[in-house]
Amino acid sequence: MKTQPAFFEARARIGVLTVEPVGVLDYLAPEGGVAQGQLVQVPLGPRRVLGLVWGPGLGDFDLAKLRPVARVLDAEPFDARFLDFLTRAADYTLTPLPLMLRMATRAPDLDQPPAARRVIVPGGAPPTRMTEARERVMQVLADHGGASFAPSELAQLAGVGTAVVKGLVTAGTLAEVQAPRDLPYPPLDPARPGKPLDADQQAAADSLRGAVRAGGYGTTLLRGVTGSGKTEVYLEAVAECLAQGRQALVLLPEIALSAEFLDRVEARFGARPGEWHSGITRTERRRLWHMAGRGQVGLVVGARSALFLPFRDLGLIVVDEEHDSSYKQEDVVYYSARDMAVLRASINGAQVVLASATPSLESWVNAGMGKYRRLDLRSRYGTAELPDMAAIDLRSEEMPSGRWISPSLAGAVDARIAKGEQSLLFLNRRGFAPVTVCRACGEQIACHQCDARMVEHRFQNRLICHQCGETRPIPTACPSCKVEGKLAPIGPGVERIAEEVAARFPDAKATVLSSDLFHSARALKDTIAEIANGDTQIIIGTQIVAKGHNFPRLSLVGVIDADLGLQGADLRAAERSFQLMRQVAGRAGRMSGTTPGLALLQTHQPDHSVIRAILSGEDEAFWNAEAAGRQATGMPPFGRLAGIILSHPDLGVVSDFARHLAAHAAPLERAGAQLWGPVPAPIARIRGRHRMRMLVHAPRQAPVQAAIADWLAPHKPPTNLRLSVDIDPQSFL
DNA sequence: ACTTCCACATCC
DNA sequence: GATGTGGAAGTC
Repeated sequence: MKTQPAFFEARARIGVLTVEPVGVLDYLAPEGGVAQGQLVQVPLGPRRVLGLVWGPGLGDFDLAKLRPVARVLDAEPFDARFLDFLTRAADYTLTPLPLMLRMATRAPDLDQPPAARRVIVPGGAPPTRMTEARERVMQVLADHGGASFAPSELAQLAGVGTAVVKGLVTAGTLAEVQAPRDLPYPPLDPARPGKPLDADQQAAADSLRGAVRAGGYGTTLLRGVTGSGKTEVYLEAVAECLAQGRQALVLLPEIALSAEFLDRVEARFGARPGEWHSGITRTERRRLWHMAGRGQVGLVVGARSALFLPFRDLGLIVVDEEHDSSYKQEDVVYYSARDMAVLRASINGAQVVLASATPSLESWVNAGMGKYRRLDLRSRYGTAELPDMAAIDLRSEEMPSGRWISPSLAGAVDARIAKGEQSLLFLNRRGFAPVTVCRACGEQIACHQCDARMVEHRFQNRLICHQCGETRPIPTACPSCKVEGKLAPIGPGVERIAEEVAARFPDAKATVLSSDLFHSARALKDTIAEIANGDTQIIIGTQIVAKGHNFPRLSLVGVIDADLGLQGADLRAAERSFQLMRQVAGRAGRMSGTTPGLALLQTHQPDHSVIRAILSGEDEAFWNAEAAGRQATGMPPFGRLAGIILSHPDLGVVSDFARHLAAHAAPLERAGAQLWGPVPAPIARIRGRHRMRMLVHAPRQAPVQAAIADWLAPHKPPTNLRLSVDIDPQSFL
């Protein structure tokens, strides 16, 4: 299958794709020649930019004006399959190729030669004059037998200052040597035994192993709730992939999850995998990027952007919690990591495993049509895979205004406190109150830059705009009518629930989990560990609690407002609500193997189809109904959508250009697509830019991307107008 | 006469 | 994306 990449002799005319939005430009090949797929530095005006040898030159530029490639970078060349992936991903998402190249080269210092770093190793001299601090340093080295650390790393691990390490070097007890910076990752051992699997899990694992062993492309939807051993099952597929000598990638929706996951990988394979997300150090990022290309990392665990690493031979991609909305990137480049995983695998002859307890409707339909294989895992506890679930009908509860925890829910919490178990109160709203209103004039405090209300965050004592992040102190007087002391917070956020908890359960220890209260993944992880082991009795959380963190003593989940996600015109409102409620409810665990967990949903509409589907546990019926509804209206996945978002500081400019585009939409109609809009976006202004939206709707098979490209190409947007195309949009804001 | 701002073209 | 240009508007 492998074809030799084209090679270009010195001074040959070659096409180089640059990372800047110019596209492919012609250059002269450097002395010694260069191969297709190699990363190079090329002169562009007064600068040097990163580029990729794309192929023969286009020949559309005066030969005499061509400049030679400045330098060939010391990095593994991209292979033809990766170039094919980048091209097709660009075509699919209507993204300019240079932006795709940028995503594939997101590692620091790519233009630097592989540098050495200083590391500390044991020195020759015998230990002299040992102090307590010196003992600790030596102990760390002994504990990590043979490992080498940067001086600062070692000092930090030992809890001493760098001076102590330096002192030991001077004494000759330790030595400082130069070591290559980018080291291969320790190999994972796929032959080590995994956790014992039950018959059901073993069958699924065998099936996945078989698919990986057979080679070639295929996608499997792996369904299994928390506790069904889904992770152990797909780690068997990873083991098979590693045994085949190919690389595996596991995508996770949230970085906070990965610490726990890395431990499980280490337990299974005896070493830690490569880790890729926004929180890793520059050194680690650089190392992993290079090792992926050289095939010297077997398994990478990462966020969606890991999909654009230049893997040498990728044989398996697992997308865990595949329905999670964080797989959809919606800035600069709009793409779905789940869909791009399938694309990359189909090009690479790799297997994809989409794992979830509550799959996206897209994947569920694809499995139903036979496009994906489907494997279902039963729970270890047999039929009772879900906690007991019930609705609390808020219409028949006594709820004074400003109170959000019903007497029934409070009673259930009391019962858990009495038993020494934990309760989780879930509300998908950050802050104290979503609205601040003036009781004198009715004014709602809004963001100056956005068409959005400021949210009170009492812990930080500020109002925050959730669109642009702007904050200001909480005013005492109304900014509009200047009346003092009449501002009132309306509606609940998690912080307000915390206040109510403090009043209602004065002796209980409560902890709030909300993304804005943690500045780092580490801080969040520490708090979660503290909840798991400490004396917290009530957890109050936003959807951050839904994502797989395990709280072993949690037996009750109370959903404060189950109706919250049901409103709104979003076509996926029902699906997302279902997934979120199910996932949150799943946090309520079985205590001591007997009593099932309990989930209580506070709602004003207990007969709503989504609420009933959540309570009944009849997933298939829910998906069938959802699918039927989408099919009847030609909505995804039975039809195609593309969002067109335009923004400009001046409303008139956006509106004029949007109407101009709409008036010239013949190319869309020729492709069988319809244009809806333009309309002001639901959030009509963000960061001072006015926003309008259009929606392209087309039958499933229509060539949407080509039609949109044809439609937009002749119309040059006015200066400063931003236009983005969102193929398969998830959000309509 | 000088700066500052911006719209716009260019980069091979 | 970064840079340099030229013209327009603002400053002293």
